[in-house]
Amino acid sequence: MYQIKSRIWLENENGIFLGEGRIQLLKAIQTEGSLSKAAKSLKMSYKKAWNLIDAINKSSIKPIVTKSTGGNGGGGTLVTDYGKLKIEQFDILKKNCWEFMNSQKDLFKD
Amino acid sequence: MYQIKSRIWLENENGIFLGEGRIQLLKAIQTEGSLSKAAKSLKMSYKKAWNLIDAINKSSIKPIVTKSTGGNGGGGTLVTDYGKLKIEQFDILKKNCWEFMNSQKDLFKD
DNA sequence: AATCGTTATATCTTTGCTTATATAACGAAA
DNA sequence: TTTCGTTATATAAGCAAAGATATAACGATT
Repeated sequence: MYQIKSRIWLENENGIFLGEGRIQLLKAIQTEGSLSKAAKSLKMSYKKAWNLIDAINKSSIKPIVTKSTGGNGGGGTLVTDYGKLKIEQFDILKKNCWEFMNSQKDLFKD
Repeated sequence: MYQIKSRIWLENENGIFLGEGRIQLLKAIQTEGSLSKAAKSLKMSYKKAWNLIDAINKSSIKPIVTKSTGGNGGGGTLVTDYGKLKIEQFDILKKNCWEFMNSQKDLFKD
């Protein structure tokens, strides 16, 4: 028997907005408080993480993260309320999608 | 407003079975009658096409294509009835999936 | 002023994927 | 037996994505 797998993401005219990798990175930023620590926790290069966040910002209507540089502790990156909302919405979509895929699996019973 | 995009595929314990690219290749084989012509029509290298078909065969329970080599015309590749069934099933899954994704788009209206 | 860890950015290297190329085996038909 | 276009396979070349490395700018705290 075959298993149905899927990958979902959001786009607009400015390119890809959110995907599963980006959501994972945003969640890591929420727990770590900085982009560099988040990248490290995911064993991702800082450059890749920075590029992802940059792409998110460029395709988003409203800010997803606020970044501060300098100061005691060096600064950090925080997820905005709008960003948190998008994370929640994406999680709901993913859950709904998983349930839908599960309902389709008997399509391939033969 | 964001657009929901997705990519679906089928797996079993032997690896990936069918995805959108493999379905496209199988359809090209149906119309062309050979793997090399199908690859050419999709502007895909023969090796890549061969690797895809090899992976399909290795993960499938029953043969998806029958290949003959030599003979007048050099041989060719044909999609089996089982393969045709899988193509139809995948198309139905894709259509259902598209409708489902469409039903989810107002999740991100804010 | 000095310190600190962060964001931001450029450049170089590397690695893995993809294509390109070449060659052998095949077997029905002429 | 020769010819043909295919499948099958190995190897080399090319290229684009990713990683590694280095460095500057920042600004609150001490």
